[in-house]
Amino acid sequence: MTRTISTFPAKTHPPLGALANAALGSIRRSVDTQSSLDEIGVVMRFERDQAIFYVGDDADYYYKVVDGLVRLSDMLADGRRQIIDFVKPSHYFGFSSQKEHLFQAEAVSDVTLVRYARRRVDTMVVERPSVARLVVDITNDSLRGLQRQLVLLGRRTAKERLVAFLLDFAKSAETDSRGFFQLPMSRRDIADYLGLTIETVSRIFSELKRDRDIELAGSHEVALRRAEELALLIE
Amino acid sequence: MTRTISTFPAKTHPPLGALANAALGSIRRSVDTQSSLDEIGVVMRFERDQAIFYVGDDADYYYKVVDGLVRLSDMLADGRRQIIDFVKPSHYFGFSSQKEHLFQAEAVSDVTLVRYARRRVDTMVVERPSVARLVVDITNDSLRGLQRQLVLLGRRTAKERLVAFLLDFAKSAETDSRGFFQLPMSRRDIADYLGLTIETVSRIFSELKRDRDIELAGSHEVALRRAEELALLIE
DNA sequence: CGTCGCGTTGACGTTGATCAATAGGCGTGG
DNA sequence: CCACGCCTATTGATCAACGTCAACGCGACG
Repeated sequence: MTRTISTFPAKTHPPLGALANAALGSIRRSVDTQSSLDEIGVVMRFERDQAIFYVGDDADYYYKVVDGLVRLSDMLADGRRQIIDFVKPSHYFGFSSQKEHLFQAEAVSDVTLVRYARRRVDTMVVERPSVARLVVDITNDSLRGLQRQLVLLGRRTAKERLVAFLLDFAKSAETDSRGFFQLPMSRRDIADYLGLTIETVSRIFSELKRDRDIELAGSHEVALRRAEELALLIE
Repeated sequence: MTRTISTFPAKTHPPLGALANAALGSIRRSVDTQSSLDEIGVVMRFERDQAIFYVGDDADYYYKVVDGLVRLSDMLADGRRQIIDFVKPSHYFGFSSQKEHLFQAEAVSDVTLVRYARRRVDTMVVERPSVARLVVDITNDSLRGLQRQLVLLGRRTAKERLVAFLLDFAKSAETDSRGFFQLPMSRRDIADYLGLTIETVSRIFSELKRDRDIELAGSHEVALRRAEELALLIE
């Protein structure tokens, strides 16, 4: 994969915060409340598979996903890849105390982000307790997610991992009238997120389909047909 | 394992901060600089295998390890355990935005801690930018560690995991004149940290010993004899 | 209509888990 | 001091889950 620098023509930048605020209507979680951070947010768009930043890039910006899905990943020297997280709308990423980013961020689907200049965030953290609180909460939120994922990778079977993954996405995805929701990422992305191979992921999809636990419509649309039973599997 | 409430006679509590400050001489990392947090720190001691808090306990206190080693762990319903982290001296744990702790903390060896009342920390975060900064850095530090561990569990072989673990401990441990350092935790702890079984951990120890990569003196003292070559294994 | 990328499926191999036996360290009590 | 028991660690034999390698299907796109 060759590294291309992402440049964005000015026209893709609506007025500060405008789009971000528009998108805030559908937001639920505590860290997602309208906050003064949005005053300094700049909206950006990235296309499917476009890199948002690379390992080693200066961590000069923090981000929030407004629409679409972002993957954060790390790669070993020999090419093995681990997806650290999929970042969903209204969630933040790229917050760091390091000078440089330690993982890569890419758009899984076409994505709309809000970008915050780190320098300005740092200033606000000092001047506004509410922003300090927000940044702490954002980071704690990530921490909690990673802890869950750590248990998943360390102690769960392939089937449990995929089921947990599907239930997690079902929770936040919009389900259509027939119960289907979108799974925008590839089988490779799923495998690299769950610490498996694409073949194993594919086989377990087939097994779940055979057992009538799920239905598939193409490879990117799923419907859970026995969410209760599936939930039992993972606790 | 039965749950015992930890009570501490008053005599085990030296004057506020005294011991904490004494122990700060040997500290290196950025988040470890002497900070105003220590003003509200209370020193506590826990014995080997004693619980510091359980899953579901109110997260009313945050902690810093002064001496000894702490393990943070989570357990699945069927008893599978994942150790989230080993917390070394001068590192913090238990920081959370949740009401309740989501994992358990126990003393691996006899441990000296500093405990900070969450309410007072929250107040200081609002009133002192430097404390807000510190708390953000502490959380980011944990985040960074978990990201590394996620790649380890998702994409590394058993041998790579154990080697990474040994190199990590070698870095922070005190090495004696013959090159040995202490590994205070049991094989079970190591296995549950690395997502393996005790048998696999034991076999890889034996393999490393056979290949003259390490020497063992008992099961809790190790010396790395080819740290360079071992480091190549994990990148 | 051919090619390409992605996903699925099958056959087989390997890593690490499981089950089982033994060894070693350590505290307790005689 | 030794004997015993207990707990932890090691080692061996076997097994199963998941990975690897390979073939094929299928839809998108030129």
